[in-house]
Amino acid sequence: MLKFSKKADYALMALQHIAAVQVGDGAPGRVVNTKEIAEEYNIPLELLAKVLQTLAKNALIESHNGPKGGYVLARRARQITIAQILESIEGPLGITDCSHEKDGEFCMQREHCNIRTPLLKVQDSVYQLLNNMTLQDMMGGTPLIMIQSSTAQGVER
Amino acid sequence: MLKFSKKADYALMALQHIAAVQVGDGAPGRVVNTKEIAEEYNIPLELLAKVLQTLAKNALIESHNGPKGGYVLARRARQITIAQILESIEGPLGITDCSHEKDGEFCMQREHCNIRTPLLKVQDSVYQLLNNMTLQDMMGGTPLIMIQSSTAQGVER
DNA sequence: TGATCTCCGATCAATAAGGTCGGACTAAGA
DNA sequence: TCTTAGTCCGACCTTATTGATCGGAGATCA
Repeated sequence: MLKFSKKADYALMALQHIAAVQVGDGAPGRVVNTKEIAEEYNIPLELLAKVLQTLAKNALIESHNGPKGGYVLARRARQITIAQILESIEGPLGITDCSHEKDGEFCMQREHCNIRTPLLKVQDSVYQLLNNMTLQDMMGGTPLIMIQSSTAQGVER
Repeated sequence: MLKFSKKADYALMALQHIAAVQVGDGAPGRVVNTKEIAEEYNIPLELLAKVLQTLAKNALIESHNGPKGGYVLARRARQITIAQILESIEGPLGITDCSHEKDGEFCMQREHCNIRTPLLKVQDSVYQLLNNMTLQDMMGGTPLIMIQSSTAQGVER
């Protein structure tokens, strides 16, 4: 439940790897190819390729073709958020089906729906969480985020 | 992406409805049956039944059999958290596959995994969010939760 | 210019979710 | 007490999404 897809996991790993290589070398031009990442993390090569293609299409990384080709981060690591990565791979993220209703389509329960409003609030919170964390933050391993609730503290499981 | 399943949505609607009926009447003994909920929210009857069965098995609601039977909340609305509801329906919730590793099984990438630690932090935050919000909170429609981040404020999309 | 290495789009299989059906039980009413 | 109607309960099937794969097009370096 609420699990990321494999593709999303792979995307995060790959981006973290690319970012680490660039930062480590201090050379933004160093490209890293699909095979290198796939072998490092035991990811199916062709699937990872597809993931990277998608990321490139969404302008999170740049693709360099031909021999010695590969991928490079399109922006600085601190300018890429987790939310952006996930949205690139899986489309707009929303907890509920009715989050991104276009006119005409709406859920059968919309009229008497009693959970729409509170769920949208939860969704906003999750989105803030993911959009406030960047690729840069994932590198260091430092504590990042705190949550405060105005009600219902200390509910035992 | 990150979407709740239909079953989870139905569970939340049903529980909210049951809670509302009880609170509204002030009578904790008032039972509400599957059919009533299904018709109110246009939910497939048999599927909703299955959801309610699961909730009953997990002791979130009590089932009363026979004519005039139905379901009643097993506890007060403020003692039931969103996290508990979701876990009842979908099993333990975790963002990553490696969240609940039992000994022996582990993901192929575990050894060189570079995103495990930060993702577990995100997961904890989401869990806190869901576990700090109760069924009671969903009734009022009042603002509930705030998030603060220590880094990376104001990242534009 | 040739060959090799890369990215790219379309296609197929596996898993999980969504939905459905019939049976067993309980309790109220005659 | 017996009947009967209404309820919960468990197993089954269908559909949609995800995971994984294959062959082709483009570009670069020798």
